[in-house]
Amino acid sequence: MGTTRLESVPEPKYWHLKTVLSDALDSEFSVGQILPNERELAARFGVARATLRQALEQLELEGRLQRRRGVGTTVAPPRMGVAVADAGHAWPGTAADAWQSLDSTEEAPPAAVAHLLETAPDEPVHTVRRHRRTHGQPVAAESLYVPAGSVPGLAAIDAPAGQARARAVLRELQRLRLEGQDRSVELGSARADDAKQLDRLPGAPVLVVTTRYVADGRTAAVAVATYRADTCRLTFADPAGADVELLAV
Amino acid sequence: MGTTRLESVPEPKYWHLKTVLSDALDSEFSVGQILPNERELAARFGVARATLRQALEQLELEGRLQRRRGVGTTVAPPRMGVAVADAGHAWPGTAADAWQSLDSTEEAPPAAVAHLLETAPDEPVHTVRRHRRTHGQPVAAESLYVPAGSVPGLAAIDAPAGQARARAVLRELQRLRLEGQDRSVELGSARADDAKQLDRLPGAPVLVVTTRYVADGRTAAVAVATYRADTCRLTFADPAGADVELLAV
DNA sequence: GAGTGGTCTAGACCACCTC
DNA sequence: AGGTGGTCTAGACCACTCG
Repeated sequence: MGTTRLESVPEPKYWHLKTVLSDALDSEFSVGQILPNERELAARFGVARATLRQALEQLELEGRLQRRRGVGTTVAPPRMGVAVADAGHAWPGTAADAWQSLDSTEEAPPAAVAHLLETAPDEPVHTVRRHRRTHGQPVAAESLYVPAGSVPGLAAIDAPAGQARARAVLRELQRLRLEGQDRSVELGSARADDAKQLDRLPGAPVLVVTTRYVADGRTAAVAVATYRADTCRLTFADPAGADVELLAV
Repeated sequence: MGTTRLESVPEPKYWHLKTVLSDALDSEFSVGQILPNERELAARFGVARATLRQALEQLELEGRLQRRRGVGTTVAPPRMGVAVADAGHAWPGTAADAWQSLDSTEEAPPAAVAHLLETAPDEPVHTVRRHRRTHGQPVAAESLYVPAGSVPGLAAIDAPAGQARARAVLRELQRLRLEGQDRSVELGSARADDAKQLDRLPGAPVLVVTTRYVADGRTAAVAVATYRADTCRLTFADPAGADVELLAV
């Protein structure tokens, strides 16, 4: 006799577990609170640790949890809104933005960047590394690529690699009249060096923002910024409603 | 004497595996080509299947691979650029955009949306469900929330739930003068219903785009769109650049 | 050193697709 | 029916943090 399996919709355990945990986070936990460890949680729900971890991974991806090796799993605060566009659509480095320059070198950019810059794949370009902190937390790491041909004064820079040189490159860049820019956002995973800056493990999910700066009718520079996907919500203000800029909580 | 541990950085197997596979994809495979199955790949690299899967998951997250149950793992085409802003920052549904309306109901929105709309958490609002296809592929599913108070003509709509009603709601919305909009982008995981629309499994990574439409000095509508993170690269054009070009002419 | 999350294994079974 | 990826288990060891 056919065991009439009613509702044969075997929802995966980890999925159900996720919703149960999510509800518990809403009702029984507060931000910053530390959860029981994975082995105990797994036992409590009667599942293998790997299954429990699958649920936790989802919740971490959604910014609900924060896990740190050797420490534990804590309830994450709501994602912070991070404004991606500089007010006034300026060149990078203008005014007192939240970025901090690290150093500058001259090296061949990734193939994708070279393509955007319309330079030869092995042509070295000025590369400025910066990172961005908000509320004391690292949120983004960026590489800014500027071909020597874009800015005449660039060749004259003789500062050694380092912060001073980075500032010099940005200063030269700002002499150009910015005509426009366009951006794209996609999902990626943190490379080892970015992960270190962002205080995450390699492979952590990041939002990759690629900005193309246009001057003199051509691509003058390209910036590739990786934002922590777990803690950040990228915000874009519409300049048409410039007076309504108060939403970036 | 401090044991100067020279680079004792035991790179995880799945991480190393990922780079090996990534290089192989670049050099030995072409778009659409099908990879050996997971059990064989695992054996070939001498790792457990779970470890191999960890590497594949990363590559899928980065849009390099596409996996489908019962079929296999194939090499994914480059992500497609999807324009998020309508030209001219229009209300949704204007002109021939790529969206297709599905239906419309009146229901209480998610708490986060109610907060943006500044309505009571349980107040029903007009909800329009749409989805978007590009090149024959589903890329996004969206819910548009419009409080009854935003548009006077909304109460008069008597079309039954369905496509006709959805169009009627959009039509009424477009009578308002749009003053501005702002957006945010964050990482999320697909709910069961969205996942179905997007032809993915529940929990698949998505880019959640929240748009707030402002008219009459208040939030007139909120749209929450979920884009497939594996296949999409969201693009934002800078309207300021358009102005400058006009000035330059 | 004790406790945490991160990695890895070697199995098993299930859901889905195609032939 | 056979093959694929998706889920799940019950262990083990490792890397890291902190008292």
